[in-house]
Amino acid sequence: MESLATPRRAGSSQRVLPRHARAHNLTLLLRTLFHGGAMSRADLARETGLTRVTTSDLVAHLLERELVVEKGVRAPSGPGKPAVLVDLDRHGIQVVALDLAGAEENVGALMDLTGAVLDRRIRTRATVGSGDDAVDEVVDLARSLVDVADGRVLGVGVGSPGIISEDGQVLEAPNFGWEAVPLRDRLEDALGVPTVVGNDANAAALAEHTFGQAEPDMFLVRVGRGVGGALLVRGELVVGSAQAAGEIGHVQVGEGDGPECACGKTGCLEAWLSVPQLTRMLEEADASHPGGDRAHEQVLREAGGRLALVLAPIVGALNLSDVVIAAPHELFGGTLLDAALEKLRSHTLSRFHTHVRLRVPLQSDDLVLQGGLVMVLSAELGVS
Amino acid sequence: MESLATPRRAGSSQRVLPRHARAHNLTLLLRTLFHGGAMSRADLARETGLTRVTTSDLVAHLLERELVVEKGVRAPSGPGKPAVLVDLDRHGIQVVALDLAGAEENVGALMDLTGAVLDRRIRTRATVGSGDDAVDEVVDLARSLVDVADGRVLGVGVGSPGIISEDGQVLEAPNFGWEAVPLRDRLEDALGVPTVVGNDANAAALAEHTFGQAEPDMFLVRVGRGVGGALLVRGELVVGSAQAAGEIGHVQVGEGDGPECACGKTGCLEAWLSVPQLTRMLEEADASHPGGDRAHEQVLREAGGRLALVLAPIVGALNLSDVVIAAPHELFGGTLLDAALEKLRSHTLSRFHTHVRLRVPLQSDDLVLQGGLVMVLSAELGVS
DNA sequence: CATGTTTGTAAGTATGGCTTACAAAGCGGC
DNA sequence: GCCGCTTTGTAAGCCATACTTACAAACATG
Repeated sequence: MESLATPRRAGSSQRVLPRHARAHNLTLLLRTLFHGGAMSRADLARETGLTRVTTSDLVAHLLERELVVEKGVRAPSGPGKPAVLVDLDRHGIQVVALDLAGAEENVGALMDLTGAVLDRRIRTRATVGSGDDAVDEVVDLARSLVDVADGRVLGVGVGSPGIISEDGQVLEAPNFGWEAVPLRDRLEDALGVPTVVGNDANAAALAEHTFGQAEPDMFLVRVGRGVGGALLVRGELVVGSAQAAGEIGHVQVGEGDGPECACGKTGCLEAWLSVPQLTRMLEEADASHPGGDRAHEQVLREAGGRLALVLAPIVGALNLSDVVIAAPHELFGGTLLDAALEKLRSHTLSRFHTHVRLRVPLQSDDLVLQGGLVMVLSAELGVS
Repeated sequence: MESLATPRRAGSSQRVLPRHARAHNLTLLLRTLFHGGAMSRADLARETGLTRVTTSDLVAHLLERELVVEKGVRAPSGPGKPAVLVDLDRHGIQVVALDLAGAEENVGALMDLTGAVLDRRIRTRATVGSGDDAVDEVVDLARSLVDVADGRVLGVGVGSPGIISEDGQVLEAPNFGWEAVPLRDRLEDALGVPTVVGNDANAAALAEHTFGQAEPDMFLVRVGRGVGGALLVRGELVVGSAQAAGEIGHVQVGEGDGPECACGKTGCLEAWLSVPQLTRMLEEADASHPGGDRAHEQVLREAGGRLALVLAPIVGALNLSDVVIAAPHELFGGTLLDAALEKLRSHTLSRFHTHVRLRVPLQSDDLVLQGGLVMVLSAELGVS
């Protein structure tokens, strides 16, 4: 199906024809429904500013494409002809989302437009397969989910670690041994379904933006084996000059003292914060001071402080009001968060930055999958 | 004149009518001419993808509005009817730009579209006038320049210190005693000319983007009495959650040790870097080690290092490839820059950030004025 | 039950870019 | 010199799209 959304390579200097305007207005309706829920054509007209006549025409188009369904009349509450509700086909349209960021397994899910997981499959990765085998594993996982769908599969959305170009090539993903792998094209060719591939942290940020309570300007820090991040400005991802925006794991903190990092430098944020590293330091503290919580707390406070040192200039430069830490809540949700927030506030304190929110979502396991969904919605429907 | 550019309050969820498409295509032509220089209607058609017929029609519209002029036929170089060149009226259309960021004076200029300064006026500010008197001084300066124009004045663009809302209110500018002053409306009402007001650092960044060699993603640090900044992502200003993006002067560096800052904290970037502060520290170093360059150098290296510590996370998070320091070249251009660049590179070094450019333009005096021009061009013509 | 209100659609209009066609003005080969 | 060829720019008519106007359907209320 022809995509309704803006073209993939959006040249900002592009002529606008009547059909583009129409496509824009169609996605406007979809967006309005997506956020506003089921409503009548007349409601849509009021919301969008289009006339009832035009709205009817556009809705007819969307009905024909089976993106939108009629949901019967609304219980009449006043005078006038009762309204017929229309809505996105929230359950009939489905999306396959993949999360390739797990330490040892690929996770896939079949989701509907609400983000509900209809089916979930976890595939342990074959040890040290070549890059090509790894691609095949991903394709197989996606295919099994596409096959099980009982609705229309709108697309496949993949959150992958590594640096990913705008056309869905994985430029670098060391843990897969991938280099310039055209993952999107491989999936599209194999499955015949529109596919989007994005960085896992970026996917998580999009998910938090669409399904969470994120502000339109937000920085998300993802902590797992490594430390990554993603940046949203006005609800849109910042990609950076080398598609590597958000990659703050190997920024040195402060003067660069601190633990050695796998990358060869010392005092990288990742060397302070990554889950393996942090766990190790906590174990050491517990071992050297058995029973005493002080050393344990101290490690967490130190890590939080280091995180804040890196975040402070970012928060200041972007005047952010929202920072999300997508990390294991049991490690990051308590002392570490408190210490980081305290230091972040004091470091950026001025009459401008009245309020910075820093939070660790209780549950961030499905963020990347939801991000895959959001990427597909955005690419295929212009909704997000 | 009705503006061709996108409306001031650009609701992203807005219906698109045929007339909007036309406005877009008109600005597309203007942009193409602005960057491509004089060319024929047929050239324009090829560049934009519009048909020759449509291009002719649009150009006729622009000629009627006197935004574009015919510049005679091009010397025929091959077969075919010789082309008639059209171009923006680069000298006939003029803009008044104001720079209110000077320590003791307001600077104004009458400029043409090329950025050439046709007339420049400097007004020393009356000492400690009330906020209202300060506005009157600004209005008078602008009026004197509008009056002297021999072409059409397209608009007035003002770069002012402080926090400025998108509708041109100066929310805060302590040194003028301004608080929520509707500077744009005051100027528009007094002069009857479309006016844009923006933060001075933002203006400088726009100027560097349009007239300099800036990448589309860029951070600009402005150092004078204070330290400010501005951020461009994909060529567009980031405004931030409280219109205060770029304001990194009062971010504490590292652990927050260091000189006391006027704001009450210690170790703010401004306390390390501002011109008065830096000059003072250099004088102290020179006094305590007369004739010895080492202490002098050390102060500069230290300041550069501190700057790099703040920039590193920003460069990493945004994957920037370009950072501009708009500051006195004699202070910042040598040792300080070298030290900062060295530290910035080592701190962000990874396989992603292959190349960060950090530079101090030799001449940054007129950046804010040029930024005023760019703001007007962007607001009135959609060009930048 | 008459009246008023709201929804949704039908018919015709206005806008804007497109296609097709052509005149104007130059070059080059004979 | 002249005939074809190329390129530019415009004229005439076409098509897509949103608009205005008008109206039927279906309900509530006095």
